Amino acid sequence: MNLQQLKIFVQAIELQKLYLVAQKLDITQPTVTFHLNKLQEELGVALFHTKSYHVIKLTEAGKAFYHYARKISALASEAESMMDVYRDSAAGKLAIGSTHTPATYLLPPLLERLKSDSPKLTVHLDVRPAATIMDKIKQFELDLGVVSQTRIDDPNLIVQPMVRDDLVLIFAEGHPFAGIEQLTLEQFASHPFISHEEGSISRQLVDDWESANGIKLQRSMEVSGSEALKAAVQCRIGYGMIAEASIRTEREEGKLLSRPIPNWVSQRYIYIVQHRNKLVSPAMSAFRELLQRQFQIA
Amino acid sequence: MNLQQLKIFVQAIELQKLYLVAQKLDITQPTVTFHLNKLQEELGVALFHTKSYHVIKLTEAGKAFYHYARKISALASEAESMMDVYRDSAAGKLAIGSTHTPATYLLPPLLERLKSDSPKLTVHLDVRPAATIMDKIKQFELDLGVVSQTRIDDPNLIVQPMVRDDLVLIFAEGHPFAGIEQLTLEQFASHPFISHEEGSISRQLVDDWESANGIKLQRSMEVSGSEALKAAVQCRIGYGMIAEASIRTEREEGKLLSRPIPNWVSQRYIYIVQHRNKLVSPAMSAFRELLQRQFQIA
DNA sequence: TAAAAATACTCCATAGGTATTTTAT
DNA sequence: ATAAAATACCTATGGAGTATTTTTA
Repeated sequence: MNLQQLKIFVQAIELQKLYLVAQKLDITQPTVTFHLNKLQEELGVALFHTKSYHVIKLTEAGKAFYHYARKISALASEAESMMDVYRDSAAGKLAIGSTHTPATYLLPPLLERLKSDSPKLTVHLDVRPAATIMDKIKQFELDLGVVSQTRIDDPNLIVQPMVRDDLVLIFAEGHPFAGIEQLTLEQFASHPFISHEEGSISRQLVDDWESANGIKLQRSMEVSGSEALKAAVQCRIGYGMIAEASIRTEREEGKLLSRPIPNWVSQRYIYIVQHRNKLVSPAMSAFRELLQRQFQIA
Repeated sequence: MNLQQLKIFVQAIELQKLYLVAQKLDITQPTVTFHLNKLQEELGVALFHTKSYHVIKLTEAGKAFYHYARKISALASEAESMMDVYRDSAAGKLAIGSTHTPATYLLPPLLERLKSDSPKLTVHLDVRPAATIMDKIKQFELDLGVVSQTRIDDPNLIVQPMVRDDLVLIFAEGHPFAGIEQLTLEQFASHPFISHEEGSISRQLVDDWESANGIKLQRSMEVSGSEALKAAVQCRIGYGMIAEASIRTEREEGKLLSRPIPNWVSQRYIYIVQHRNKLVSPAMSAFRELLQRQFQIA
């Protein structure tokens, strides 16, 4: 028993003429005859009262079988046309997960290019903590992640570092640091510092740097979110430390000045993350392509 | 897309291991892999997130397809097991249509033999006027007919005469006819006659004979049904004319005497009737076999 | 390193075709 | 006499197998 037999059987009953069935299903009449015979033979049951198909009249068994055959054929067609929808849309869908910094300062221009390159593409950008992104990738809920993280070590994930995501020192024009080229650790300790909120990754990194260098910063203010931090620095409440990627515009526009942080040990990168078993869609390749070119990585 | 692919797809999802699917469906693991690949290829849609089947995780399209595949597989299995029922019962079923006379006097011993030859056989005997039987045969509602009829001429029916079904003269022991070997037409007219009811075929035949021979019978009583007629004759209310087949027992037991009717033109036969296109079941062959032997017809 | 899946290959059955004859209207 | 179905015969494909290698846990 197979779908072709069922389709032919159903059509034979509905059209009553084998040559019409052949026409409709785009096969030849002998093939129709063949399948009807085959079906009955395989089932071991007479579905028709007649030995030839000049007259088409169902037996009780035939009627019962028709009931199923119709449903099955209909479902099969439905399933196939349902796939048409996915065939088109699946190719044009890309679910990216990203942490705050790359999502805000790095991805927007890339996604814009991507959309203009392939306008039919639907892009979903999910901004969440790195751990959540990883998890969703492992569940195949996201195609690909761009996350800022100190290190990633999961056998199910393919991880490729793109750029270092170091913190840099920032301060406003006119701040005491402005004139000094080589800042000393003591100078850091003697001016008010604007801190990231407790619990954030950036805060953790700064704390680590602080204790590694044996100094004590003047935490004059604690701020949630990098935009707020930049604003506070611009208002000259103090200096700050922030992901380099997040101040590109402000630096270009001269609103903020930045310096590398002395003795900074680079430990955070922005990574491309993918599930090892995930099959790559054309959209994924295109996006990776863009990322690669952007950061000149192999 | 075919049923095997769907079955494998459904099992792959439910068992999560291809080798288990292979085991369950009694095929080999490479075949399972092959079909899963084929299915996705044919649909042109990724049903799984993974390129290999070490991890089995459905895409959205896969989930949608699973929904259908499960239903279709289930229906297909159901349809097949439904056929099991018919496979057994269809072989052991025989629907015979017959007119009154053969059904009463001719078929019972034959059906008894048939049942004892094949005890699992279910026989339906439908007793109706000849026209109704023919109609049901043409509708494939009856497998085969045994009817008493003057002539049958229908291109859809295969008709084989078995025996002549002539009327004979009957009277009781002690009736004035009893001693006379060669009855004259005048003698028929001068004794009370027991007639079949208006509208019956037998009545029609007698009427025809009567007018063909230019005589007038003394219709002293009109009776419905051959048993009633025989009873009336046995009570010596008069003589009668009746289908030869229906008095076999009474004649053997000496309860009734019979003679051929002078100038009787044989025009009624008992026929075996079948639809020209009907396929013959083993039960039908068996039954025909019995009939053939009974009446020594080719 | 043991178990599962993928790959490479071979083979046969069958789904399909064409050409023709038979059957039915 | 014409249209439809059956039959005969041929072919290519695809579904199944075995043997083996690769991958993964």
